[in-house]
Amino acid sequence: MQENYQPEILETNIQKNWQEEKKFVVSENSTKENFYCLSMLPYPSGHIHMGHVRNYTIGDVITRYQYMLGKNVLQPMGWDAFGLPAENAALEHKLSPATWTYKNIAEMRKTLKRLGFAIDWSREITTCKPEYYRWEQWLFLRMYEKGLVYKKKSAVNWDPVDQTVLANEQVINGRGWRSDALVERREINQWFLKITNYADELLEYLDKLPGWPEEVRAMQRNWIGRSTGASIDFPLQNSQEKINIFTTRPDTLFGVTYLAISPAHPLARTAAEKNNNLKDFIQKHQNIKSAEADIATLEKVGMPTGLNAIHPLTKEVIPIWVANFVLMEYGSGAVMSVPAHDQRDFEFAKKYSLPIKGVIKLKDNKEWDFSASALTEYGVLYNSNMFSGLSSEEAIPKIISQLEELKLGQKQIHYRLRDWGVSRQRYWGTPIPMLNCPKCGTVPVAEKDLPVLLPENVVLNDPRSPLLSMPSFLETTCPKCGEKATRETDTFDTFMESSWYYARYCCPDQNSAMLDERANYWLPVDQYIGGIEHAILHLLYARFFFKVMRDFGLVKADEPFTNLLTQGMVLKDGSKMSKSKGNTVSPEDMIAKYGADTARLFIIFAAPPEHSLEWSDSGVEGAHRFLKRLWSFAYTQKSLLLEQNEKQISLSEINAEQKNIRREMHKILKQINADMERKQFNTVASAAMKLLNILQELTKDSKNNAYPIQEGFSILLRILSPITPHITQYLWSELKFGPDITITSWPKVDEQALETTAIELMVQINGKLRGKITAPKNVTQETALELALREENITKYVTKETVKKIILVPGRLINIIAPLRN
RNA sequence: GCCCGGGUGGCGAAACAGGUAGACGCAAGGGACUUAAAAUCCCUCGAUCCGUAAGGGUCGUGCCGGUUCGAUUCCGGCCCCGGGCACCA
Repeated sequence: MQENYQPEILETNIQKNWQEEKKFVVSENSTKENFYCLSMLPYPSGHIHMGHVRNYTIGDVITRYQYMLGKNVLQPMGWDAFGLPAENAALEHKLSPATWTYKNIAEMRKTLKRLGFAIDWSREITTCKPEYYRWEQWLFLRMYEKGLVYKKKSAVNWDPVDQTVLANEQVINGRGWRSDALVERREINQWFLKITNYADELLEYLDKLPGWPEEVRAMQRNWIGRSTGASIDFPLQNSQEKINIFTTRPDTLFGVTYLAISPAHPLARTAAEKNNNLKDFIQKHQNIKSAEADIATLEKVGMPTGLNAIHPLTKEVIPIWVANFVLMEYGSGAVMSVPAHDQRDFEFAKKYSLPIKGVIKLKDNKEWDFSASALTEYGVLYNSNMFSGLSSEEAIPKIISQLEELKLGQKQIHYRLRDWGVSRQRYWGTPIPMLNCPKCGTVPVAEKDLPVLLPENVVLNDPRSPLLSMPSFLETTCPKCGEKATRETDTFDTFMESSWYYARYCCPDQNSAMLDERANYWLPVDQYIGGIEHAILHLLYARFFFKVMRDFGLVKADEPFTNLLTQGMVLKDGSKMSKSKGNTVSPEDMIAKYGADTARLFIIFAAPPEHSLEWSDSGVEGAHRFLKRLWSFAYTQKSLLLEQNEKQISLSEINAEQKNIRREMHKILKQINADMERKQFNTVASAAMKLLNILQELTKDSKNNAYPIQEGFSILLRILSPITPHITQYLWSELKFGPDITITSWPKVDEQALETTAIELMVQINGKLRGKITAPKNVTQETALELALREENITKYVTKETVKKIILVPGRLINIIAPLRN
């Protein structure tokens, strides 16, 4: 053992040993209980960043802890390798997206290995490889067969100069990021997955995921947004046509004073044919970004179409307006407007001097004053024919029944959740296994012809997909009629790959099926770890895919992730570490300077996993200082520890003072166990520091304290092992605690050591802390009061006679309620 | 705009189920060692007031209010910061 801590040599040697002995390669043939610990797979952007280090360190702490609890633990790793940045980099650097991606993966894999994670690298997945994405194409075809796939027109951002579709991210202030051209909205045919078929189950099962953070479940619940209401038809004046709307407030139906339709609504288009003003208006307002945030914050404007509808119950004539805030993608692209009882409609009506007709009174029968705002709560109906006088709750089903009788409406359940559009007009993605036959129309690729290979050796010269001009890819034959056909050139949304990768890790080498029985051995994932930014989209899509795979008989469970930990961001100087802000810290540099254990310890210690983590260079040095102290403790106590490890002194020989020390140490261990279970790892690191402080104190009399020093250090090394596996593994074997700390069992609390006869009680007077007393363990109120009244600082305020009430919280405090003496 | 979080010393944080606010660490100040520096070790460290001191008082967990013997913790209202909003991943 060297006198100085030299992490680089020590860590790389240990990592070499782990690799050679295949220490973390796991199989399904184990008698141990299994545990699947998964961190979200990285996008291979070029370098591992601190967010990755944090994510995988948290995952590794959990993995190694589970190993020490005696389980068969799978921790895999892979690459979410398709995506937009590869195309951008390829354009810039004049190389193929594939070359760029594989180079990045090699670089990043090296860094992850240097961090010493207990990963089973034999199961590595790269999603841009055909052996992976072919099964995604296969699943898509199964979904197509089962009616879960359909095609519909949907809006995209179109760059008229670059002649290409832009991602939302590539639209800056309404202009293309490269061309600076004003972006247009275009409707194109795209593939959709019917996630809404699973809306109810996705919602219902949120209540069956106690291992998920409540905030994530709440976000998903709101995102799915199940609401009960009515679908209502408003017949058009002088026409056989009807406008269909959905409302959650049929009780306000008599207050409708206009209808609002989307600029993309077919009726708006029709009306515009004869109305140039309207045509201009529609033109102007259809080019907005479709992001919900943009729509919600934009100024609400509209224009009358000149068309009218007939109120389904009153037969009143209702004007139809085009409004920029109504989305075609949402429901039917039309809404009924009740300015008196909806705040947005209210503001719109004020702006355009549309009538505001009150139909709901407050529950106490007082009429609302409509001069400033709408009354949006439930109340009592008026101005509503036969329904006047009913409460909103009573009126809703009755109004719906009347609409049903008239065949102009019915009760309806509406979801905010929309079907998942999976087409992307990009090159670097999984080809959609569909083709167009001039005779047969849209035809799925035959299963035997999978995978549809994405040509990799492609240099990008302009932002348009090279697939569009590549006959070798485009030209094929129709599996139905054998005639010439062309391939679909769109690729899948990359969320497709990340929706099932966790299942493929179980059997990555299976080349005749998507999944096999090994999937059911490991799944569901016991612990999933990733950024909170994935709380909705990725996690909802993955849950959807899992349920689809279950319904296809590929997996048995209902949910993919039993426990979820959403880790916070890594910040520096108060904002997210990112290349664009120029505030990144390189993990490679940090490891080179301090070693992987320091990096891991700092990241675990600096904040609880769910919180954002503020970077601090001096904090890193603090973590390193602790490891140096740990090393030098082992170095200076080496002979004592070696001797004691051959069992020189036994527990029965220890004295009262050492018993107190053991009580303190086992109390700390008990807290550590609780913190490990609730995954508050920062306080586990704190506790380790506390333990080392205690041990260092004990060395002042190391001869007599050999027992607690050896026991305490053995506990310390083991509880630190998941966080800093290298230094602890070295010291563990060097000091002859045992051969291999990674599979040593987690330390157990000695309940006997915790026993005590005397406790400390805080003394409060009227809730204010005034002193403390030492009392017997099961002290009564009377005795506690008596003991308290022996304290000068207590008798200063109260006497026995003035005491009105005593509150004793066992083991904590006694609160004496008494009027204060003058 | 909507949905979901968060706000505690100079800083990161802790306080398990409403019961000692600030554990552990960083920074800072003082000291030891050293020719010196680095490293290491020891001490102090929320604000403020009284006291030579020992010690004690008051205030203090974003702001305003409520419940309670007692609130960082529960309830109502507000302010600020962060995440997501369906083509960034």
